[in-house]
Amino acid sequence: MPELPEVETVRRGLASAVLAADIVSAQVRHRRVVRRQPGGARHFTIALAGSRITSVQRRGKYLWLELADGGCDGAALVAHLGMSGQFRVTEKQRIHDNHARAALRLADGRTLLFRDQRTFGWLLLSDIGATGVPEAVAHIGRDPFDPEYDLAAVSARLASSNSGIKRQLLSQTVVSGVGNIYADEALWRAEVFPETPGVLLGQQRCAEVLTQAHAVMAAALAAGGTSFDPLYVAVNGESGWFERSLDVYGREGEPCRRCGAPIMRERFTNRSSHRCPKCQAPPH
DNA sequence: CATTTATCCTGTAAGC
DNA sequence: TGCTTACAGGATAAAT
Repeated sequence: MPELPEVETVRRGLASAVLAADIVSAQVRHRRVVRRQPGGARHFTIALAGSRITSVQRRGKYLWLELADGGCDGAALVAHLGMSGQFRVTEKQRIHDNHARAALRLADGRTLLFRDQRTFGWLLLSDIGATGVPEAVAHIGRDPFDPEYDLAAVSARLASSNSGIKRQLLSQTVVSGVGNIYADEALWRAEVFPETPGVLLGQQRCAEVLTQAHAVMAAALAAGGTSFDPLYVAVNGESGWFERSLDVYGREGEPCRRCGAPIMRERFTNRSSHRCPKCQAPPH
Protein backbone atom coordinates (compact mmCIF):
# COMPACT_ATOMS: atom_id res chain seq x y z
CA MET A 1 0.00 0.00 0.00
CA PRO A 2 1.52 3.32 -0.96
CA GLU A 3 2.60 5.27 2.07
CA LEU A 4 5.08 8.15 2.09
CA PRO A 5 8.18 6.24 0.88
CA GLU A 6 6.33 4.71 -2.05
CA VAL A 7 4.70 8.01 -3.00
CA GLU A 8 8.06 9.78 -2.83
CA THR A 9 9.53 7.12 -5.12
CA VAL A 10 6.73 7.83 -7.58
CA ARG A 11 7.31 11.59 -7.24
CA ARG A 12 10.97 11.19 -8.15
CA GLY A 13 10.08 9.03 -11.10
CA LEU A 14 7.53 11.53 -12.37
CA ALA A 15 9.97 14.39 -11.92
CA SER A 16 12.57 12.66 -14.08
CA ALA A 17 10.02 11.55 -16.68
CA VAL A 18 7.54 14.40 -17.22
CA LEU A 19 9.08 17.61 -15.85
CA ALA A 20 8.57 20.44 -18.38
CA ALA A 21 6.36 18.20 -20.52
CA ASP A 22 3.44 19.76 -22.39
CA ILE A 23 0.02 18.14 -22.06
CA VAL A 24 -1.74 18.04 -25.41
CA SER A 25 -4.95 16.43 -24.26
CA ALA A 26 -6.46 14.54 -21.37
CA GLN A 27 -8.80 11.58 -21.37
CA VAL A 28 -10.87 10.23 -18.48
CA ARG A 29 -11.27 6.50 -18.90
CA HIS A 30 -13.20 5.86 -15.70
CA ARG A 31 -15.49 8.48 -14.17
CA ARG A 32 -14.67 7.54 -10.63
CA VAL A 33 -11.11 8.84 -10.92
CA VAL A 34 -12.41 12.44 -11.13
CA ARG A 35 -15.23 12.00 -8.60
CA ARG A 36 -13.85 14.88 -6.51
CA GLN A 37 -13.45 17.22 -9.47
CA PRO A 38 -15.84 20.17 -9.57
CA GLY A 39 -17.19 20.25 -13.08
CA GLY A 40 -16.43 16.57 -13.51
CA ALA A 41 -14.58 14.90 -16.36
CA ARG A 42 -15.61 17.62 -18.76
CA HIS A 43 -13.89 20.42 -16.88
CA PHE A 44 -10.92 18.18 -16.11
CA THR A 45 -10.14 17.40 -19.73
CA ILE A 46 -10.80 20.88 -21.08
CA ALA A 47 -8.67 22.61 -18.46
CA LEU A 48 -5.70 20.27 -18.74
CA ALA A 49 -5.30 20.58 -22.50
CA GLY A 50 -2.42 22.91 -23.34
CA SER A 51 -0.92 22.92 -19.83
CA ARG A 52 2.76 22.47 -19.03
CA ILE A 53 4.12 20.53 -16.05
CA THR A 54 6.47 22.83 -14.15
CA SER A 55 7.23 20.79 -11.03
CA VAL A 56 6.30 17.62 -9.17
CA GLN A 57 5.55 17.99 -5.46
CA ARG A 58 4.46 15.85 -2.54
CA ARG A 59 3.11 16.21 0.98
CA GLY A 60 2.50 13.02 2.92
CA LYS A 61 0.79 10.65 0.50
CA TYR A 62 -0.47 13.43 -1.77
CA LEU A 63 1.27 14.13 -5.07
CA TRP A 64 0.78 17.05 -7.38
CA LEU A 65 1.99 18.35 -10.72
CA GLU A 66 2.24 22.13 -10.82
CA LEU A 67 0.87 23.48 -14.06
CA ALA A 68 1.35 26.57 -16.19
CA ASP A 69 -0.44 27.86 -19.29
CA GLY A 70 -3.57 26.23 -20.66
CA GLY A 71 -6.64 26.45 -18.49
CA CYS A 72 -4.67 25.51 -15.39
CA ASP A 73 -2.22 28.34 -14.88
CA GLY A 74 -1.38 28.53 -11.18
CA ALA A 75 -3.20 25.29 -10.45
CA ALA A 76 -2.03 21.77 -9.80
CA LEU A 77 -3.06 18.30 -10.84
CA VAL A 78 -3.38 16.62 -7.46
CA ALA A 79 -3.14 12.84 -7.32
CA HIS A 80 -3.80 10.38 -4.54
CA LEU A 81 -2.80 6.78 -5.21
CA GLY A 82 -5.29 5.35 -2.74
CA MET A 83 -4.65 1.65 -2.36
CA SER A 84 -3.43 0.69 -5.79
CA GLY A 85 -2.81 3.79 -7.91
CA GLN A 86 0.10 3.86 -10.33
CA PHE A 87 1.57 6.26 -12.84
CA ARG A 88 3.11 4.89 -15.97
CA VAL A 89 4.71 6.54 -18.96
CA THR A 90 4.26 4.74 -22.24
CA GLU A 91 5.24 5.30 -25.87
CA LYS A 92 2.26 3.30 -27.07
CA GLN A 93 -0.44 5.07 -29.05
CA ARG A 94 -3.22 2.59 -28.27
CA ILE A 95 -3.88 1.93 -24.62
CA HIS A 96 -5.14 -1.57 -23.89
CA ASP A 97 -5.32 -1.46 -20.14
CA ASN A 98 -8.38 -2.41 -18.11
CA HIS A 99 -7.07 -0.47 -15.11
CA ALA A 100 -6.21 2.75 -16.92
CA ARG A 101 -8.34 5.51 -15.33
CA ALA A 102 -6.93 8.60 -17.03
CA ALA A 103 -4.49 9.30 -19.85
CA LEU A 104 -2.55 12.49 -20.52
CA ARG A 105 -1.19 12.75 -24.05
CA LEU A 106 2.15 14.59 -24.06
CA ALA A 107 3.50 16.73 -26.90
CA ASP A 108 6.46 14.41 -27.49
CA GLY A 109 4.14 11.50 -28.25
CA ARG A 110 4.34 9.77 -24.90
CA THR A 111 1.33 9.18 -22.64
CA LEU A 112 1.20 9.57 -18.90
CA LEU A 113 -1.22 6.96 -17.61
CA PHE A 114 -2.93 6.81 -14.24
CA ARG A 115 -3.82 3.20 -13.44
CA ASP A 116 -5.75 1.98 -10.42
CA GLN A 117 -7.16 -1.46 -9.78
CA ARG A 118 -9.26 -0.73 -6.69
CA THR A 119 -10.25 2.82 -7.66
CA PHE A 120 -9.61 4.40 -4.27
CA GLY A 121 -7.19 6.78 -5.97
CA TRP A 122 -8.25 10.02 -7.62
CA LEU A 123 -7.13 13.02 -9.65
CA LEU A 124 -8.22 16.61 -9.09
CA LEU A 125 -7.37 20.03 -10.45
CA SER A 126 -6.87 22.37 -7.51
CA ASP A 127 -5.69 25.97 -7.19
CA ILE A 128 -2.44 26.53 -5.37
CA GLY A 129 -3.09 28.72 -2.36
CA ALA A 130 -0.95 31.21 -0.50
CA THR A 131 0.66 28.40 1.50
CA GLY A 132 2.17 26.96 -1.66
CA VAL A 133 0.15 23.75 -1.58
CA PRO A 134 -3.04 23.03 -3.51
CA GLU A 135 -6.26 23.83 -1.66
CA ALA A 136 -7.13 20.13 -1.75
CA VAL A 137 -4.00 19.41 0.31
CA ALA A 138 -4.25 22.35 2.73
CA HIS A 139 -5.78 20.25 5.52
CA ILE A 140 -2.92 17.73 5.47
CA GLY A 141 -0.21 18.11 8.10
CA ARG A 142 3.45 18.37 7.16
CA ASP A 143 5.28 15.09 6.91
CA PRO A 144 8.56 14.29 8.70
CA PHE A 145 10.56 14.94 5.51
CA ASP A 146 9.24 18.49 5.16
CA PRO A 147 11.94 21.11 5.94
CA GLU A 148 9.39 23.00 8.03
CA TYR A 149 8.23 19.93 9.94
CA ASP A 150 8.36 20.76 13.65
CA LEU A 151 8.88 17.66 15.78
CA ALA A 152 8.29 19.46 19.07
CA ALA A 153 5.08 21.06 17.87
CA VAL A 154 3.72 17.83 16.39
CA SER A 155 4.55 15.75 19.45
CA ALA A 156 2.94 18.38 21.68
CA ARG A 157 -0.24 18.15 19.64
CA LEU A 158 -0.29 14.36 19.73
CA ALA A 159 0.21 14.50 23.50
CA SER A 160 -2.69 16.91 23.91
CA SER A 161 -5.31 14.52 22.52
CA ASN A 162 -7.27 11.80 24.25
CA SER A 163 -7.28 9.82 21.05
CA GLY A 164 -5.08 6.74 20.67
CA ILE A 165 -1.61 7.29 19.24
CA LYS A 166 -2.04 5.00 16.24
CA ARG A 167 -5.37 6.58 15.33
CA GLN A 168 -3.69 9.97 15.39
CA LEU A 169 -0.77 8.80 13.28
CA LEU A 170 -3.19 7.58 10.62
CA SER A 171 -5.31 10.74 10.57
CA GLN A 172 -2.87 12.73 8.33
CA THR A 173 -3.94 16.00 9.94
CA VAL A 174 -1.24 16.47 12.59
CA VAL A 175 1.48 14.60 10.74
CA SER A 176 1.16 12.97 7.33
CA GLY A 177 2.64 10.13 5.32
CA VAL A 178 2.21 7.34 7.87
CA GLY A 179 -0.13 4.51 6.93
CA ASN A 180 -1.05 1.25 8.61
CA ILE A 181 2.23 -0.53 7.87
CA TYR A 182 4.66 2.14 9.04
CA ALA A 183 2.44 3.05 12.00
CA ASP A 184 2.77 -0.52 13.26
CA GLU A 185 6.51 -0.49 12.60
CA ALA A 186 7.05 2.85 14.36
CA LEU A 187 5.04 1.77 17.41
CA TRP A 188 6.97 -1.50 17.63
CA ARG A 189 10.29 0.35 17.45
CA ALA A 190 9.16 2.80 20.13
CA GLU A 191 7.67 -0.05 22.22
CA VAL A 192 4.30 1.67 22.48
CA PHE A 193 0.82 0.10 22.78
CA PRO A 194 -1.09 1.40 19.70
CA GLU A 195 -4.21 2.53 21.55
CA THR A 196 -2.41 4.49 24.24
CA PRO A 197 -4.04 7.94 24.39
CA GLY A 198 -1.71 10.80 23.48
CA VAL A 199 -2.21 12.44 26.85
CA LEU A 200 -1.17 9.27 28.66
CA LEU A 201 1.85 8.78 26.44
CA GLY A 202 3.21 12.28 26.97
CA GLN A 203 5.17 14.52 24.65
CA GLN A 204 8.53 12.78 24.96
CA ARG A 205 7.15 9.35 24.10
CA CYS A 206 5.10 10.84 21.26
CA ALA A 207 8.30 12.40 19.92
CA GLU A 208 9.98 9.00 20.11
CA VAL A 209 7.17 7.43 18.07
CA LEU A 210 7.47 10.20 15.46
CA THR A 211 11.24 9.82 15.32
CA GLN A 212 10.86 6.09 14.71
CA ALA A 213 8.21 6.70 12.05
CA HIS A 214 10.63 9.03 10.29
CA ALA A 215 13.45 6.49 10.58
CA VAL A 216 11.52 3.51 9.25
CA MET A 217 10.14 5.52 6.33
CA ALA A 218 13.63 6.80 5.50
CA ALA A 219 14.91 3.22 5.43
CA ALA A 220 12.03 2.14 3.20
CA LEU A 221 12.62 5.06 0.87
CA ALA A 222 16.29 4.16 0.56
CA ALA A 223 15.33 0.56 -0.31
CA GLY A 224 12.63 1.62 -2.80
CA GLY A 225 14.83 4.09 -4.55
CA THR A 226 17.40 1.50 -5.55
CA SER A 227 15.26 -0.35 -8.09
CA PHE A 228 13.83 2.50 -10.05
CA ASP A 229 12.89 2.65 -13.72
CA PRO A 230 11.92 6.14 -14.95
CA LEU A 231 9.72 4.75 -17.73
CA TYR A 232 7.76 2.64 -15.32
CA VAL A 233 6.82 5.07 -12.62
CA ALA A 234 4.94 2.55 -10.61
CA VAL A 235 3.80 1.58 -7.22
CA ASN A 236 2.76 -1.99 -6.82
CA GLY A 237 0.62 -2.18 -3.70
CA GLU A 238 1.49 -5.80 -3.12
CA SER A 239 5.16 -5.42 -3.93
CA GLY A 240 7.45 -6.61 -1.21
CA TRP A 241 10.75 -4.84 -1.68
CA PHE A 242 10.76 -3.65 1.92
CA GLU A 243 8.76 -6.54 3.29
CA ARG A 244 11.74 -8.48 4.55
CA SER A 245 12.73 -5.48 6.62
CA LEU A 246 9.40 -5.23 8.44
CA ASP A 247 9.50 -6.16 12.12
CA VAL A 248 5.81 -6.57 12.99
CA TYR A 249 3.49 -5.90 10.05
CA GLY A 250 2.32 -9.21 8.57
CA ARG A 251 4.31 -11.24 11.12
CA GLU A 252 1.43 -12.64 13.18
CA GLY A 253 2.58 -15.65 15.18
CA GLU A 254 6.25 -15.11 14.36
CA PRO A 255 8.70 -14.28 17.14
CA CYS A 256 9.33 -10.66 18.12
CA ARG A 257 12.85 -9.74 17.01
CA ARG A 258 13.47 -8.12 20.41
CA CYS A 259 12.01 -10.52 22.95
CA GLY A 260 10.84 -13.61 21.05
CA ALA A 261 7.18 -13.40 22.05
CA PRO A 262 4.80 -14.24 19.18
CA ILE A 263 3.57 -11.14 17.31
CA MET A 264 -0.19 -10.70 17.59
CA ARG A 265 -2.72 -9.27 15.17
CA GLU A 266 -5.84 -7.41 16.36
CA ARG A 267 -8.81 -5.79 14.66
CA PHE A 268 -8.41 -2.04 14.65
CA THR A 269 -10.96 0.28 12.97
CA ASN A 270 -11.78 -2.17 10.16
CA ARG A 271 -8.16 -3.14 9.58
CA SER A 272 -5.31 -4.92 11.30
CA SER A 273 -2.92 -3.86 13.99
CA HIS A 274 0.23 -5.85 14.69
CA ARG A 275 2.19 -5.65 17.92
CA CYS A 276 4.38 -7.53 20.33
CA PRO A 277 2.31 -8.48 23.39
CA LYS A 278 5.32 -8.09 25.69
CA CYS A 279 7.22 -5.09 24.30
CA GLN A 280 3.98 -3.22 23.55
CA ALA A 281 1.77 -4.23 26.44
CA PRO A 282 -1.21 -1.98 27.33
CA PRO A 283 -0.47 0.63 30.02
CA HIS A 284 -1.24 -0.42 33.67
C1' DC B 1 -15.59 21.17 18.93
C1' DA B 2 -13.42 16.42 19.30
C1' DT B 3 -13.71 11.92 18.15
C1' DT B 4 -15.43 7.64 16.01
C1' DT B 5 -17.63 4.86 12.48
C1' DA B 6 -19.28 3.49 7.85
C1' DT B 7 -18.25 3.60 3.19
C1' DC B 8 -16.15 3.42 -1.28
C1' DC B 9 -13.71 -0.89 -4.55
C1' DT B 10 -11.87 -5.33 -6.60
C1' DG B 11 -8.34 -9.01 -6.85
C1' DT B 12 -6.62 -12.63 -4.14
C1' DA B 13 -6.94 -16.36 -1.09
C1' DA B 14 -8.98 -19.21 2.16
C1' DG B 15 -12.98 -22.00 3.41
C1' DC B 16 -16.89 -24.97 2.47
C1' DT C 1 -14.05 -28.28 -8.78
C1' DG C 2 -16.68 -24.26 -8.04
C1' DC C 3 -18.91 -21.17 -5.28
C1' DT C 4 -18.96 -17.98 -1.24
C1' DT C 5 -16.82 -15.21 2.02
C1' DA C 6 -13.18 -12.62 4.26
C1' DC C 7 -9.59 -9.50 3.68
C1' DA C 8 -6.52 -5.68 2.26
C1' DG C 9 -6.96 -0.40 3.64
C1' DG C 10 -6.75 5.78 2.75
C1' DA C 11 -9.54 9.36 3.32
C1' DT C 12 -13.76 11.48 4.25
C1' DA C 13 -18.69 12.19 4.99
C1' DA C 14 -21.75 11.30 8.45
C1' DA C 15 -22.79 10.26 13.03
C1' DT C 16 -22.04 10.54 17.96
